[in-house]
Amino acid sequence: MINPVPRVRFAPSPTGYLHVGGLRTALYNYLFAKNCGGQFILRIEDTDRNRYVEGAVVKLIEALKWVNIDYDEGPDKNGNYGPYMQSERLDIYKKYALELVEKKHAYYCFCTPERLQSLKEEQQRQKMPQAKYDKHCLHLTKEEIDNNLKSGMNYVIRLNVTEGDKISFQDIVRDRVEFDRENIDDQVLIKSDGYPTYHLANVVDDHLMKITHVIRGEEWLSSTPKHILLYNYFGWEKPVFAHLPLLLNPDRSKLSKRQGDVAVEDYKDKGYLKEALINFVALLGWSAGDNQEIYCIEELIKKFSLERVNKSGAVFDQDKLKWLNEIHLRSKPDNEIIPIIRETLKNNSFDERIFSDEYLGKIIVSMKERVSFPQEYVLNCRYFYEAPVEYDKETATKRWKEDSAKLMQKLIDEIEKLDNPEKHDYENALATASEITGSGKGNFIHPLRLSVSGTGSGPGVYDILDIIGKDETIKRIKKAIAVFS
RNA sequence: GGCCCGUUAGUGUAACUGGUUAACACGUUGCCCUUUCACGGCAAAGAGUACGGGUUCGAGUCCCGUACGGGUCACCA
Repeated sequence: MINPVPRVRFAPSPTGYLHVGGLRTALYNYLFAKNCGGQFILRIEDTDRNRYVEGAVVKLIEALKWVNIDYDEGPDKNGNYGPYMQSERLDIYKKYALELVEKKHAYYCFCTPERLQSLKEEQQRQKMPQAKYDKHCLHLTKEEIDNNLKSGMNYVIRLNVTEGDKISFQDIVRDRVEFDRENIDDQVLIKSDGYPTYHLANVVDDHLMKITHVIRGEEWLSSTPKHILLYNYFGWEKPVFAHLPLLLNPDRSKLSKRQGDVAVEDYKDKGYLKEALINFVALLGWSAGDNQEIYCIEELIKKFSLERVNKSGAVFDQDKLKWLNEIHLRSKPDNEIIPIIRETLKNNSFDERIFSDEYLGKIIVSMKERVSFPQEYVLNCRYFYEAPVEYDKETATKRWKEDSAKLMQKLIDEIEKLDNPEKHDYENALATASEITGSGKGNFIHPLRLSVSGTGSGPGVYDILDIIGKDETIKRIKKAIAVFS
């Protein structure tokens, strides 16, 4: 082992949002680090200038902050191995690339994009199994190279893959993986704009930053032999690799935007809790081996191990995520839910200031088992915030009968007698009205619910009455009588 | 197409170094609770472990082949 303290890293390229697959990778890195008392580093792989997105790094960091995946070192958190933005490390990559050129493990290439293009087409025409660079520039003389360089020709630096033994490595999740060298292309290491490619940058940085375990998505598996070669050529000790299975769409293709939301921001906006998202994503490709499904982050840290990570891709199942959201939402204390309710009220043009915390607290109690998302504390029970503006048609025809108006009037009479009523007082009032009229309770309960809520479902009627209060109850029943007569 | 990886109910997973009717959760369906809805409780349907061979007294677990799926083959990460 290079270093007694494990160091891992999450190395996303800044695309403008955090992909849930990236979240899972970040999470596993984080869990692994925390589990073994190691360090977790955030490194930004921004070496593609064509893909530069304004503000992308900030959004990425915000997303990680939101889910509470905290890193020990990163762009905005100084460590001893910075800078943590690859675009700020150009000199370093150049230096190491030249070292490789010096050792003949890399070489200058002056081929034009046009030649590369026609080479590729030619190879395809000949039905070669795989298009590969033909090492044309490997055979340039020292003079030719110097002249080209001096005349300011565009160039790249390529990895010189020589013939030899198979390249194999141990992967924690996949065990031993083997590649033939003839299938490995002379990968560009330094691009003509002076920026490194991923392959060079990630190897150099992982070495310099003393990364011990490379935990990343399976899409990197086939370029790992190039990285192995680089470690060998530099004479550096290799990190341990762990390639995580992919996250998939319901049709088992790689999780993509077309088939649903992929950005953690999307899930946040929809009302998913970070606890639920983390819990869910942790279980996509990993399990502790017991039957536990509900986890908090501390338990995940305690139980996580790379050895128990699965090999096969996992479908991102929205139904299960929703279920987990319900579970985590129910265990959230009121003081965390109330601000969200107020926010939702504001967004739905209610004046949230007229509702006390105590009032909202009562709504939470009555709705807790009936919501999947926090905003449903408003959207699924607007009747707690305003009198029903319309009545559910189906419920009305089913529940408002011939004699309902008469019975409701009788109920009003009973409720009016109440002084500072509590929940059971309403219940008694209804029972009395039922007794006097000789009509069953159901003939009261259902039209009553319709009157006060406009719907046929929701919390118990007496709970609703207790929350909206006596005066509002009477007012709403009167209105319903008027509407349905 | 080449290379690499994978394959246990619809979905996510379990099944220690091969050992009884393949387990749990989500989802689905039904019943109970509740004069509503939901929660909760109970139950059911749903895979014989992609398929085919082998090894073995015995295989989801080991070996081989086939099929299917995915990833990757850039001066993108």
